[in-house]
Amino acid sequence: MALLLEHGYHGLGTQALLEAARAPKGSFYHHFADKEDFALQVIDEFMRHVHAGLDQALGDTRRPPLERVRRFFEMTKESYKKEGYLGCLMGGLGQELAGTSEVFRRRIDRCFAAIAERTAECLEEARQAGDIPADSDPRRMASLLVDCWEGAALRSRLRGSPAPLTAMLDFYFRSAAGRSTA
Amino acid sequence: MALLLEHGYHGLGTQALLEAARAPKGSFYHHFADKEDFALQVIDEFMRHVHAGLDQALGDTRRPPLERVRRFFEMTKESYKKEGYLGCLMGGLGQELAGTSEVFRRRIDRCFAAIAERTAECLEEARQAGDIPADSDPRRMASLLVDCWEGAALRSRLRGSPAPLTAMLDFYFRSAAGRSTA
DNA sequence: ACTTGGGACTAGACCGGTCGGTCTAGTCCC
DNA sequence: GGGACTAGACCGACCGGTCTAGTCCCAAGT
Repeated sequence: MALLLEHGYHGLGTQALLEAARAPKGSFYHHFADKEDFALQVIDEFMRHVHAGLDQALGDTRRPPLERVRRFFEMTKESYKKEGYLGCLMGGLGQELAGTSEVFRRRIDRCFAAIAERTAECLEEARQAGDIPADSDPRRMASLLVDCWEGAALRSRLRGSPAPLTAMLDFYFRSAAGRSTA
Repeated sequence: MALLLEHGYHGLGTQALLEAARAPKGSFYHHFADKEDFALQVIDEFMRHVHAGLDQALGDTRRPPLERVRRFFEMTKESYKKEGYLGCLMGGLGQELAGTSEVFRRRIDRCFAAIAERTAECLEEARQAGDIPADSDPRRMASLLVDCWEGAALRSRLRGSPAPLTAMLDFYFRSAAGRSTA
């Protein structure tokens, strides 16, 4: 739900949520145990979207692996644009809730790890193909990419512009192709 | 105030705040117009600290400019450690409030821009000294560094570990020295 | 030197509103 | 007739913020 991204967890009241969904409270608490459960399920659905995007971008084996990785992030950038540059839901909830909720902290970290893991597989392909240095560490490179992406997404949100995302990807892929991170 | 970083803006209630400060409500609303004003002043104080850190790290002209930049971030990493890896206050508030408050959105973006600007000056020195390619764009490089740092800080917070910060800095400085971002 | 007036600040009772969540009644459909 | 679901009144707690009363301290007035 975009409301969660826009207002944040604490900033989104049940009333506003219900009004936007045009649903009464009874329905909400029939489907969700509580507000936390709701947010957790939103995260689940978000991650299903992300994995679908990864399938689409990374699974296109006609392209070279490095290009597939970049394409995933370019697609994500495109979806940010559609939402009006609100950044990433995981980044938003992660920052807001990591300090108070172990449940969210762990969950969101696992989400990032999952994205990085799939990216790492593709990077390993690139390494074997010789598109990145042989002594690169794909896991490390992938984690780094996801982390930096999140930072660029925050800045993109603050500025209402895709520029930080583009700059970050340009730098990363130019550097990755030429240097190792072992 | 660390409470703001830990709980977030909406997550930090006036009551909890007052108890922690051992101050009655009257005092609080004597010193601050409202909760927003309080947070804004916390940001101001935070930025004074940051600028002091920049003075200390970047002003040490005995070291080469690139090393000074890295030192600033290493120092920041050290302060994150002392706080128990809660990441960056600007990143936290930025993510939480950018969607609903133009005031905070603009303010926080300006803070990042200020840090990047001072970093850029030092990077320009590095460029002139030949420590980074002559066709590098220091402004772009600095903004990128700050953005990626914020992403690594979020991940560091989620994992309770400095590893993402270190990995990011290693990658950045290795790449910056060898390639251009013009 | 003592009084006294007033701003800075402390102190917390109090306010309406909204929060997340529960409950009961009713509807729909198999 | 009985579960799945809708519907919204209702709940106590807590929210951010106001208000009045009182304390402290220092400067001006005599």
